[in-house]
Amino acid sequence: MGGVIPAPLHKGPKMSRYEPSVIEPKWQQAWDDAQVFEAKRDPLKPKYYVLEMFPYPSGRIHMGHVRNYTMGDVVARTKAAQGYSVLHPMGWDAFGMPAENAAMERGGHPRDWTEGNITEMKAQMKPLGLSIDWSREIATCRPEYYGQQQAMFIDMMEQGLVYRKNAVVNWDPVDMTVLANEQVIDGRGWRSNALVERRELTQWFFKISDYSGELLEALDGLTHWPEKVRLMQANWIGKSQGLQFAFDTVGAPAGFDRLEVYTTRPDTLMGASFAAISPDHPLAKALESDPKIAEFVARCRKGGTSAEEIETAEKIGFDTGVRVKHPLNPDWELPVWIANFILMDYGTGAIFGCPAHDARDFEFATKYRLDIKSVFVAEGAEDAPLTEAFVPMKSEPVHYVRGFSGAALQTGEAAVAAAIAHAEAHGYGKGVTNYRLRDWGISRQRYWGCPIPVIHCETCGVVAEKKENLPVELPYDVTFDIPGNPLDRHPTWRNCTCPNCNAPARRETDTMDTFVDSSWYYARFTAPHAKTPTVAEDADYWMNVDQYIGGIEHAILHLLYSRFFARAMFKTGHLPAKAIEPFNALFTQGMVTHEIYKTTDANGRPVYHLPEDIIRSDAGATLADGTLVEVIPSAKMSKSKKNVVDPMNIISAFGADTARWFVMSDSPPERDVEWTASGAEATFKHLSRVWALCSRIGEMPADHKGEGDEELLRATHRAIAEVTAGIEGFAFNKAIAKLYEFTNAIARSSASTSVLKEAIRTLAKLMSPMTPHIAESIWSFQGGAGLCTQAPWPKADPALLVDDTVTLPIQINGKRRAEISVPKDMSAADVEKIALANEDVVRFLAGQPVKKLIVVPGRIVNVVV
RNA sequence: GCGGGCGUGGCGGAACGGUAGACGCGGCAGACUCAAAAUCUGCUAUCGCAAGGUGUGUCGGUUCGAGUCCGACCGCCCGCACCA
Repeated sequence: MGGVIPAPLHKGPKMSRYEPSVIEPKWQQAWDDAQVFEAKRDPLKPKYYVLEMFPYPSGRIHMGHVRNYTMGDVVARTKAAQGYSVLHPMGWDAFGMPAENAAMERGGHPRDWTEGNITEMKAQMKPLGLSIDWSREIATCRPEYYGQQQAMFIDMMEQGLVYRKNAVVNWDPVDMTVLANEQVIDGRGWRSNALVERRELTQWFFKISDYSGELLEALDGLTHWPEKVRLMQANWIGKSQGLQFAFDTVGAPAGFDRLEVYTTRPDTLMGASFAAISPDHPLAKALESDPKIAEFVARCRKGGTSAEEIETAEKIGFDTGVRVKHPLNPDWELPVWIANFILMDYGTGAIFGCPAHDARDFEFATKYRLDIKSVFVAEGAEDAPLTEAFVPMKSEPVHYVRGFSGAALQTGEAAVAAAIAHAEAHGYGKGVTNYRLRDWGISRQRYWGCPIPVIHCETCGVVAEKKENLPVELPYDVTFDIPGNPLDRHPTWRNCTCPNCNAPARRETDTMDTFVDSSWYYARFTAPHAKTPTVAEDADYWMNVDQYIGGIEHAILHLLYSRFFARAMFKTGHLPAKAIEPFNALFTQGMVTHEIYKTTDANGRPVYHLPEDIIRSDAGATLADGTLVEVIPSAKMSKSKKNVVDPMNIISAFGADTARWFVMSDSPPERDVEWTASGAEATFKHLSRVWALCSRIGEMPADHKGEGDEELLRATHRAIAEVTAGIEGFAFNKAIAKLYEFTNAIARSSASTSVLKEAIRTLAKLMSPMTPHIAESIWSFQGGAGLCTQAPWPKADPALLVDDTVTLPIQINGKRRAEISVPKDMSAADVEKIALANEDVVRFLAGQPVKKLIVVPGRIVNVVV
């Protein structure tokens, strides 16, 4: 590279060596001094709000953080240069169990542990040179934040969005807390990995189910969200339409004259052979005076909830002796069973069983020898005994042999509609829409969370705390020597007076799920230190988040809760209507991965090794003592597998710019990126080459006239267009590829000094979102005005983007055979002539007649023979 | 089981339906060195001396033209999962 730039006959100054450890702190100081990243409401500028999902303060940043925040930073810096007033804040998702676990394991206090971690992580993030407005920093564990959350909780209570109920909950026996359904993964606690048990407790809930339909429908408007995330949310909300109706019962306990059931296949009503209720159904409880039933129900409860167990779980049932009358024929009675596979919290917790057309019912009926009667058969088929449930697509027409409404030959869809119409016309049932989405249980029996601001009074019941008494602060004097919630056993905190009647009362000791904290932090960033949850003018100006960036693992929980919370905040007057969908665009980035290095100890157990302890050679990977190491392909960085790279090591070895550039290069941002030592080193070498190139151009005589000015100018503008498009399209890897090309073009050029200087200043500006520090050095060395960070983004001149002549490939029958160079606006007819006269074309045609000739202007010529 | 995604060199990956493999890594060769490192230059899908042929998981289809669109299959990944 660089052979053509005149050797220093020079006048200009030479640049010192590329030393990131020298220039990076220097430029960060310069940015701080100029307060360039402070977000200001500016009525004259369009605003742009970039947000990366805020981190949990574990104490150490990892490469995933570096990638996430660099992406956001590239967007933020580019938008700022393009003239937007940018909000790019950072905060801490600081409540949660690890702090309590640390307190239990090592002593100390969750608050001290958390605040210490925040200090440490912030110190690790600072050297990255992110364009963050740190004056807006928030931590969810600070009263300034959670006090406002409590105020909103009270507002939500008033609006009927909060309620309390007894519920069978997922109890994590290790963390001794309740988990939301969303926090149970394969029947295990998402954090503790312990098998979850079922318990009945009084819990606080948010009425997210009020918004099921809206949260589903509004997904269509989220056009800048990944399709995948929208689908996952739609599936999670799980809309279904069906019929709800009641059976009249025979021989049921008092108060159970009717049994409500829900079905999505009312067209199969004539195939009913039993009714079944959940073990948690009120009727089952009413029947528990029968010891056999009590015993059976207990047996159902015990069943594990792990994925394997559910999948292989045998369907078990118990015939209660109660019977129900078929709605279409009162003389036809069906037995009522309690069955372990009926869920209490979906539909009505009771079903009618149609074994012929439901796989579960079929299995159940086969086991307990219940009738299996087909309602419909495939077109043209006989009504023969079934060996498995016949469940065709609802869109497929089938022949109804036991239908009761609609045509004999109709699709399932049509039959369902006809059946619902029939039920409504005859008054025995109604069409109902059901959702899988349950209300959000937010009670946690933990200390390190936002206290639920209510008080239990013997005379007044459950009363909200007065707003002037907020925040309800967590007491500091707690201990963690025994499991459970220290708030429960706090000597004084629990005791308080009723805000209503001033009688002695008890404070609620449940705290909120940490997902509540992260459901509105994006709104708080618009006025992070206000005495109210939000401030209207600030929320109006800054909302919505224009670009949200984070991991796909939050596709359902966090994003769904946030969408709900924004609606709740609108309802309680804390957000404008436009903010009910708070994230205009969402980008889900991939993970940073690394190879895993494994050996085996004497007992055959795996031993993992850190990347820095591995020596790679042609022979493979070994330890320092020569032991051969097994190399396992890249996986998510994990401390237990020791395949971690500490960003701090990278920064001290190569600088922040290298780390930032590397995590953005090579891999498309939505995909995983593999961290390799050679890749990081190669990045550093590249940046050093850019530095050297800058130095060489600086040494050139200022008045040197060279050749190829026009060409370099065109390359410069092409780079502007392509890099800009890459960044704006979240194709950072392509933007970086174009920057490599542009760098090579400059290095090869022997243009005049002035054109070269302009080119390398442009290069610096285009690199600055990715590598802001080296960009500043180049910018100032080459005489750029002010800070590169504050310089406007260059605009490509369209006239310089098109070449005067274009190279057209010529295909014969779709195969490339020749190419011609023609003026870009040459007419198709002239192109045809030149193409057919081309000697290669003539040779390949060998006199065959041309059947067809396709000329795509500026693109290609295809000759068909 | 249901829903979704993805298969391109040794590797990460480019490619409005229009020259497949941009750019980077790695590798090879050369220059500079007494030598090495660093740096620079060139080459690097594959078969073939060449002309040329073959190539984007497999098989078909649409098209003047398919990595890209359609159908079937194979493989991998992700999400949900007894939701009536």
